Amino acid sequence: MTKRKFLGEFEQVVLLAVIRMAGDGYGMAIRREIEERTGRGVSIGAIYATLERLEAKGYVGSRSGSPSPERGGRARRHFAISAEGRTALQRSRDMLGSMWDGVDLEQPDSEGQEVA
Amino acid sequence: MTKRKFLGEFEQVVLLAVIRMAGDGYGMAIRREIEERTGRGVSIGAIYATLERLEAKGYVGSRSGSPSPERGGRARRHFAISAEGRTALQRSRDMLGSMWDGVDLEQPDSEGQEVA
DNA sequence: GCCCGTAGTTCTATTTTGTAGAACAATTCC
DNA sequence: GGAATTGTTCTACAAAATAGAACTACGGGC
Repeated sequence: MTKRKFLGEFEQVVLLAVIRMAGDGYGMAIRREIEERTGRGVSIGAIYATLERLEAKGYVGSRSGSPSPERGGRARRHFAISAEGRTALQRSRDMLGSMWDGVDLEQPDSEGQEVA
Repeated sequence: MTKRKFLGEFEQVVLLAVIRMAGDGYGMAIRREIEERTGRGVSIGAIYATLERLEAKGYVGSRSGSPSPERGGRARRHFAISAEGRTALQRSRDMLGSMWDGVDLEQPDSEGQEVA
């Protein structure tokens, strides 16, 4: 179990959704947030699997919501980011950022070396 | 072979390195670029596997260098990004960007809902 | 022409992530 | 109790990430 230094692509997305929901996010809502914000369709299974992994790594914590919500349906499981989660996100952002630094996608490579 | 809509985390990094090297990047140099720029250690196998995948998806093209380089050692295989590669990079950047939008890592969640 | 060093790429194997959707669980309202 | 509703868990598999050993191809001496 070599500890990975950077978050996976989807892990980043999910973790950001968790932050956005300010500790009140839960599976279905997190999914909605991602879909609305990015237009990316995601299955519910993908969300939970990722959340599960993030929790195993200590990047998020979860607590189950009030047992009897006034609305029917099963209790929610709320997720909140941890300090380590924040750090991990920062690390990933900075790493990617350093690769993006100075890159301009509109322009072809300085030398015009593009390929078909 | 369901075509993925977004690049993987490492795919992004490698693709950015390819752009940076302006069409003259090759395995070992791409690796060096990533390590120097990000401090992230990467195995050579990881680089090639990823480059291979990017090529299969049409995001980069490759051509082998001059058969008789004035330096000894095997011929290089140069990689250059394609128009589709650029588009893919843009898509991934925008998607992630929309999730980052407005997020401030220094601040705990608006509600202070952090977890141990 | 054959070894040696050097520079590079391929190959093999395995773990971790990403993905989907069906199954299951818990609650309210009739 | 049964249906509707809301949500989570489970099962299965594909794709991406990762490492490092093996292999290839060249130049330079001798």
